[in-house]
Amino acid sequence: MHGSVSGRIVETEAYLGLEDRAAHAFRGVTPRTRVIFGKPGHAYIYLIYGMYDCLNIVAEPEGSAGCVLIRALEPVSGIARMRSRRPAARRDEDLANGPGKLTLAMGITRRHNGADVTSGILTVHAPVSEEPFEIGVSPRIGITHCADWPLRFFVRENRFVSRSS
DNA sequence: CAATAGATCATCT
DNA sequence: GATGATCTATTGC
Repeated sequence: MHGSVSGRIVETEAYLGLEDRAAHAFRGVTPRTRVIFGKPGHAYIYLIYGMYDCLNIVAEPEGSAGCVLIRALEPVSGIARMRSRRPAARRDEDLANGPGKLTLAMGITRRHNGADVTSGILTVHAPVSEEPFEIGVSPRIGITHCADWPLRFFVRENRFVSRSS
């Protein structure tokens, strides 16, 4: 795709519903969490720490809560544009190796909240190479509740993840 | 290296 | 009014 900013997702975290104290949806439907309880395949985007937007994909049927936080991306196309949005990044692997950096590099903001992800704002890539890879599992990063739940998933040995274990 | 501090604001109590 | 699914710069060993 010419001119598009795209990449391979290499790190995610799952956030569940009413049983997951770390999830925004834990407290039920509010103006903010409305999207999480909506249709799957839509983007839930929120502001974190007053500074960064984080991208999630709603993953449960309408009426129940659950989403996947997209934490890191291996850039595939539009790398020059990502660099222009994140001039401080010195290496390609620093462009989108964290949820806040990722949205910055891709130009995704809360303006996309609720958007249908299957209709073009994201391009999902198959693995970049034919090399086999393994999926690592670990606790989620930066949370206080349910801190030991193994709900972070990442491509092992991949240098674009935010941390390797 | 590892640990800590500060920036900054929408959301919910 | 307190909190937080982050990031960067800075301090200290």
